[in-house]
Amino acid sequence: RLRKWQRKIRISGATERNLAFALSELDRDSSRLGLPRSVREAASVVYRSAVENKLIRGRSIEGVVAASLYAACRRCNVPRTLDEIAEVSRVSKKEVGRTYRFLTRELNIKLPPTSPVDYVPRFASELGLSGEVQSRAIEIIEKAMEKGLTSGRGPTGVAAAALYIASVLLGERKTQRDVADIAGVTEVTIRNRYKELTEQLEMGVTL
Amino acid sequence: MTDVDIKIENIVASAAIGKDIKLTKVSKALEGVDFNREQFPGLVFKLKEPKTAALIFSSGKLVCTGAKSIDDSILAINKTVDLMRTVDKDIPHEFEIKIQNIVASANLEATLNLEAVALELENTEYEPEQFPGLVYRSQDPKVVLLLFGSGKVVCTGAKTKDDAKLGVERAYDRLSELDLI
DNA sequence: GCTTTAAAAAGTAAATT
DNA sequence: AATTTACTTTGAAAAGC
Repeated sequence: RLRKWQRKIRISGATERNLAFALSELDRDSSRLGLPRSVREAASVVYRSAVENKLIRGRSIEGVVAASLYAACRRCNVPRTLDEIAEVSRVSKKEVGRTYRFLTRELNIKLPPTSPVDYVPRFASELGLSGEVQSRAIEIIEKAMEKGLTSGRGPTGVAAAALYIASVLLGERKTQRDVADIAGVTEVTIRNRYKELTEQLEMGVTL
Repeated sequence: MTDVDIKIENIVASAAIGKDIKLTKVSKALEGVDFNREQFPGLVFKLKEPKTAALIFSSGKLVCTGAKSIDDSILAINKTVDLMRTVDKDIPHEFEIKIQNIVASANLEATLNLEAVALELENTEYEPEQFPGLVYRSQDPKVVLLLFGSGKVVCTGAKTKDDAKLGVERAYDRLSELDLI
């Protein structure tokens, strides 16, 4: 009896230590990403439910924390790319993605794919673009989605191209290099996307 | 039911010749062989006709990949085993061959709005940040489909050509029912 | 889980020319 | 900027870590 009790204490002690480690890891990653407290809390909720459902088995705490953060960012509409998550955590992009899929499947979390619109505010502010440019970029993205020009394309590339076009249209021109660096895509991708957008949406733009 | 043309792109088959093999010995009889025991326990042998690759194990089992038809897959295995027999006369002429996986492609001839498909169709995964295709796990037949915005489809996990074809056709009909195509 | 093989889809990336 | 090469995803088997 006594042994069983001691074992329980030992286990709960280990559980608490793991949770404490996970939460500190979560804080560290969140700080590096500059995420608001609300997102950290959302991520900790995901992490705790993962623990409750015994989904940590065979997985690293860092990996589950990173995946929880990725999921929370998406749910709160302040998405971070897998590359950004992988950069601040010590988990590979592949691991984060696989753990994310596992968690969402096991916890029955259905998150729609990230909309390029959700990347506009962050990219725009980092580029020092006005609210008008942001609004115009969002209009472009919404039209693109209606016409099926976003299926299969990376959300960041679409957001980057829309911001680039909007910046030129409203006289706040940014170079493709600047936008590409902030969005984490290449100039070639921006070029491919914006050609597609200007051609298939009725924009008679000459950039 | 809607008829959709399927093209087999790759077949994975396994064979078990009932006899242990000395890989070092066999490697001398075959041309262009890769073999690094530390890296992978199998011997890699590439055949030019049919263009396939075979993995040969010391247990006498092998895996053949790359064939575009079941006949080619069987032919490739027989050719490979015939070559192995030049250095090991005791290899049986009669052995089992199993088709393990068939990869096929098809075209639905209609563009797809993947975000809509992801919302309406069950058992799907769509993460455009990682891969442009939507993953659809069909339960019957049990195959996995990759659906693209262009309407092109890849079917994998099938054991028979009929299952691959049926998987694509049922997916097409399902998309029609849901008014997604 | 990983290692190795082959092949398609479409997007993205990086190295060459 | 066009080409080429290459990596992302899916499935399955083999023997062993």
